[in-house]
Amino acid sequence: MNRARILTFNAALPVLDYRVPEGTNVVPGSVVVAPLGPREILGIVWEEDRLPAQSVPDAKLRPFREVLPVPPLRPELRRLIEWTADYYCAPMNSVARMVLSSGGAMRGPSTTTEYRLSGGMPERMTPKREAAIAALEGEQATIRELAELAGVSDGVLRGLVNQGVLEPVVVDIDRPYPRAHADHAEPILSAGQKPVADELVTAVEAEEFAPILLDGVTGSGKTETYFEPVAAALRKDRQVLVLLPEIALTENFLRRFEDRFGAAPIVWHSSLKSTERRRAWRAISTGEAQVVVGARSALFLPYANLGLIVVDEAHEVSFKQDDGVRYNARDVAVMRGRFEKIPVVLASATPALESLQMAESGIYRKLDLPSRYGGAELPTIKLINLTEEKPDRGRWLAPSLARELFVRLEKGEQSLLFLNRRGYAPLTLCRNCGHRFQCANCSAWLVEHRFSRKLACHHCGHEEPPPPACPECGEVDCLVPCGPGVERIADEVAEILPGARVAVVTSDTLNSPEKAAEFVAQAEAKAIDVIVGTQLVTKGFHFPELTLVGVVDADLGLEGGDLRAAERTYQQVAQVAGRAGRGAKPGEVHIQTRHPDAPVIEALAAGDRDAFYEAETEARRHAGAPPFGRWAAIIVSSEDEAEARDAARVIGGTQPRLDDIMILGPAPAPMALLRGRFRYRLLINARRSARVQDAIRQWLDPLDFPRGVRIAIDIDPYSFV
DNA sequence: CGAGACGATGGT
DNA sequence: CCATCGTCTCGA
Repeated sequence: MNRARILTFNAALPVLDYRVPEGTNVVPGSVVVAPLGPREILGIVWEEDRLPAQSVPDAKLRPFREVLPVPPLRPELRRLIEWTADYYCAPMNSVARMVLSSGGAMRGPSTTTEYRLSGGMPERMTPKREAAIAALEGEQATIRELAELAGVSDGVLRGLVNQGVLEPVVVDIDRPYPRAHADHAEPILSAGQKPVADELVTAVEAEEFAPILLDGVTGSGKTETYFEPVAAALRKDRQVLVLLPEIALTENFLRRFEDRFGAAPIVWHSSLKSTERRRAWRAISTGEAQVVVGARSALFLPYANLGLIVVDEAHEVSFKQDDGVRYNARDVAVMRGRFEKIPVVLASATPALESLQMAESGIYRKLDLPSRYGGAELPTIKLINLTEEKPDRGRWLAPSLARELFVRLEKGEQSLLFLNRRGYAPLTLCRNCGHRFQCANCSAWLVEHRFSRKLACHHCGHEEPPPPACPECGEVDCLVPCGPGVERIADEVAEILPGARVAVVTSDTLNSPEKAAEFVAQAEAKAIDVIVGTQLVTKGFHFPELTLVGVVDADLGLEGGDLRAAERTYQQVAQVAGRAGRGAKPGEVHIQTRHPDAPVIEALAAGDRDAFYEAETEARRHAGAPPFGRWAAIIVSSEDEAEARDAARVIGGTQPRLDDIMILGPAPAPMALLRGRFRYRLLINARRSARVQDAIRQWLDPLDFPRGVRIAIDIDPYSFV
């Protein structure tokens, strides 16, 4: 009798054995549909000896229904799934699920029907219909997605279909993508770029695992340089994956890619429409897709023939996933490269200390792009000591920074103010009784957003209108904003520079590729004088007329218990500083700080990268922090406070005593309440050689918890909330 | 995970 | 007496 061991996609399900139906051919990696009780589930056939045996008698086995007509997952990808699950202490099902993230991408017909407005009007107009028609202008998607978009039920839309207001469009899932051509446009590389590009091309041609750190200062032309190995992969007809941290902001990247290769790459991110997703997934799995540009989730797609992975802005914290499987896409990318036997390029102007250390110890090769492209110079940096030069009351910009802004405006040049805080004010309180507005679901203050007239929680998404009176004491018109957010800085700029055109750039205002494109177009057309933005503006923008960057609060990132705080501050400020003076005119950066002699700030002021990395390396070595030691966190949460506390105590009480692993806690997590769940945390600090994951598994596996308790394990955590 | 079974609760 | 809801169990 022919058995098949099947890995399902539901974390709570064990490995299941099925009978292979007569006349069916399966291999490890085949995607199958199998009956489970009264329903059907998807699963992947796995090597029997790589999954725990379940000893179910032959007689009990049911045959699975069918093998889906998609290429079986390749062994390289199966090994990656196993490695990821093992390293991050995550269920293999959850990892495998990311591979088939397209839902039913592999099922169903090769065409779907989408709908769009025909321009006609219904016989009878109702408020719902009117709203739907207004909301769906220019959209084309399935009924279900349109209903979601318009905020109406699909019944309303079906009515409109019957009236001919929405017309059907048949979409071919398997229609080909435009082809990219390696030699579409000849690149013009500088003397600094050429040898680096050549080395990268050689690495692609070698078809060997090769982790490479591409270390280039901001504006040195990293993108053009790594386009050459991309071209080399195209010539060999192999696929390329480019991982970007912020997929909403790829406008600039896509344009440059199309200029170079004559066609846009395939974009992959979490908010693709179902048809786009299916189309991309299929093209990727058959090998038709040439170049995929995506957020971290693109890493687990079933590429047929991968030849190169590039992780751009590889230092970015957003490559670390913070829920579900808590993997770091930068590190998993390197592992994927190892299994696929291909080069992996980590590109950054401010590499993570971990990556630099890997280069230092000879595990990664390091390639440098030391100078800016086209002879542009790095900006000069000045510190503003806020303890000496105080902004006026209710203001946040020092007079000297305000003066600089004024000078740029007079000269018709652009300025950028960076503050990593969305909204108007991070805290609102009642002048009368001191009541502070806190989120009901999280241990966080509600942030006032003036443009959208809301108090919002940045952790759970809860929003409420600002009340006319204090809910505590009933006093009216008594709410005072405390501290600055970008919106407040924008107001201040408008006050000190009447007539200046100010743009606020945050994830609230730039939440779609269209809006991002519009902003870039306006900035390039010089329709904006001052940009006020969060960390979004530190990434990738290239505005030649931008000559002044002001860092409103360089100390912000240093607060809180984040063990990488100094590094992150350095990276953010260095990256935002890199936006200045990218054209012919030199740039200037003014950094406001209350700690001018903190080592990070001093290194930034001196423009001395090496000094910063050396000091930080020593600090990390001393603290046993990565890359010299390892951290892990166990987060226990429940909607019931006592239940969470008890579970955390049980874990704390059974902790192993090991001489290379130190366990701290349990203690209430810094965000003791998040999305309605009470959270306790244990922190684990271990020597680099310690088998932390094994220790955690042996520790937690025998324990049993009430059903409401969730245990999350975070290996190499970034966020310490 | 998700369907179905079972048992407790509550309103008429 | 039945409808509704929450909790538990099972699946190969």
